[in-house]
Amino acid sequence: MAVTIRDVALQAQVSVSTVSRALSAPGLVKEATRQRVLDVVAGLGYQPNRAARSLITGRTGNLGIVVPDLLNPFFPSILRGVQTRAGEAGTSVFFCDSREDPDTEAELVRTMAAQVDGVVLCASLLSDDTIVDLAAVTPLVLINRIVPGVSSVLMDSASGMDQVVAHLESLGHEDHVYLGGPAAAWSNDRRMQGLAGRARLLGSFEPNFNGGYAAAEQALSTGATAFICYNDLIALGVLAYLAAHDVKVPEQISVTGFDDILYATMCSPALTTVHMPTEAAGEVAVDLLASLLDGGPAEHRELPTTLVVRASTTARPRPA
Amino acid sequence: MAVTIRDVALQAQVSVSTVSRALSAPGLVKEATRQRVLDVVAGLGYQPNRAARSLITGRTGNLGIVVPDLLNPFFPSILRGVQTRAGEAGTSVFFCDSREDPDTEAELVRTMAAQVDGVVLCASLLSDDTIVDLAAVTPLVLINRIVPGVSSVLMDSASGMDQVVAHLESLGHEDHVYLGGPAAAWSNDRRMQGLAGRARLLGSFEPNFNGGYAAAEQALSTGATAFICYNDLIALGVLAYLAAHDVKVPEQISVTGFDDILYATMCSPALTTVHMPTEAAGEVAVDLLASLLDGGPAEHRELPTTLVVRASTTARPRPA
DNA sequence: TTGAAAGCGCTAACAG
DNA sequence: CTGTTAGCGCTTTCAA
Repeated sequence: MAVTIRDVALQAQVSVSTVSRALSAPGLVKEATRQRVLDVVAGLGYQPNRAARSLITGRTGNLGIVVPDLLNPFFPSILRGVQTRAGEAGTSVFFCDSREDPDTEAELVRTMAAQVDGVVLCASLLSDDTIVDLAAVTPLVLINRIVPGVSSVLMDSASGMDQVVAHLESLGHEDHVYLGGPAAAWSNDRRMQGLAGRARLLGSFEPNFNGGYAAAEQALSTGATAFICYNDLIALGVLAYLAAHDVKVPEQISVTGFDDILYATMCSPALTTVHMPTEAAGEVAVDLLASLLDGGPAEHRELPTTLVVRASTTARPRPA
Repeated sequence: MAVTIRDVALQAQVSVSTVSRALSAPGLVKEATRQRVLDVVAGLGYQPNRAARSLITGRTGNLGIVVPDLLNPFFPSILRGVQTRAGEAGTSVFFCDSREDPDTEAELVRTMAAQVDGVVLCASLLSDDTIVDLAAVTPLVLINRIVPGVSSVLMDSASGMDQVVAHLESLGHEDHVYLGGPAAAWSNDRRMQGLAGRARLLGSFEPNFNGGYAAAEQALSTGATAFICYNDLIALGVLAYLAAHDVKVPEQISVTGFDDILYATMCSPALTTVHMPTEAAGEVAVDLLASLLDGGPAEHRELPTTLVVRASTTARPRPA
């Protein structure tokens, strides 16, 4: 085994408790002693055993995050935010992918609960009740979901959607169609709130490229001049379908996405979309978790979203 | 605190050791007893305290993975493979993003070492020596990197590159240029091996969209009819540059990528690229780690890559 | 300001 | 097959 606190104590000529204090309660030790201990610690390369520490403190120093789909670029960037902030605090991060399955999601949170101090749950597909149950099992922070009594950070997609419509209207578009995401998705409701009835609603589609490809055909038959997509992945599918059918974007149809994933800048035409402050959301989630662990109350934070106008939208074509 | 092993023992009318055995060494307990214990466990919702367990076994039941860039879609899909296989074994996974920085990378591995049974290191930027040092600190499995004496799983990019060139040659192309990745990247060497001198080498570029955009201008000036890119992200940048400069792909220039990330199917033209079995690599890495933990020797696995022909390549244009 | 000692919850000998 | 016991490495009273 590695070097233990006893080795340090021995070599520093103090008791183990002094070593312990020197490390985790510096104020309780005479400065000179503390320095001596620290030197030995450095010399020996001593690292406290986290298992032993957490056995007694009841804290693990870890946190967990559950996302619905690691392959959706939206989530890795939240992960990155979480890791950044957690890392600053010496906290390590467990991740899990629920593969868009609510049961798996709940199960993962429960499993994680045993070995983390708290968990961040992204874009949860669970019912409010289940989430409340989970929040009783472990400190919980929601991202892009609001449940009364549970901490959460929201990227304000309602406002984002409002900006989209306003942008389109300013371009003269009068007939918009919304290519919706999963009916069960809370974010979908939220976006429809932002829409406020200013677009015709089109079914619910899988929130990925294929879903968008399928949606495009339907959307085209409506005769609308602007397609508002639930997310960038759907928009990308739409773009591909339209390109394949020689429909010019944005000349004939304006298309908007949502999320501003990396690829939104890479496709052509580059996508007009709503930027979501994903990394920031991850960081804020960690802060909220920390405050929860300090005994603070459940809190709610809202992060602003901003419309990013790129090349996929333009003025409404003159009616024939 | 939660329910402990003593609560279970008490209610099941057995000693704590029997409970312990019923859970982790079923063979050593009479079936009837075991069943009784299991019932109580279920009834009480008992979950063994992992800290206590690992304090004594020296095992954490966790594993770590370090990737250079979570935002590159290539890596989340490895993560997913890792999680899938680890999850089957009841192992949890820590992740870290080194942001393409070797020092951070080494530091992360060292930090993780304290709280995991082993770590998976993806596309490491570290020197062989450092990796060997790290492998002495914790069981280590490399993905897309070979270092003697250290376990590794390789997606055979040399062969993939060979297939790319063969494909291009079969289309009549005679003048290829390779838009290389970071000079320090081991994968880059590997791909050049596959190239076997059959393409002109062009500087080293950042392995992302911007890098590709920059590379395209240089590549264009060479007069080559086929651009072989280090990875898909670079290829995407190239595509964007060419589109912006009215160069038709594949009519005027054929472009190939590498990795087969999600976006490779979404862009237009869809990218001819080399498919990397990323999820499988993640799974195999976990297997290798498991065998290492069982005291097995360092092993090496090679996974085949396959060329995926899409729309970005076609026959060489007739010389003017 | 420091040390001694008592466990945290669990597993692993060692007996029986 | 099961129970008793001794810690794993650390923090934290309680005394000194």
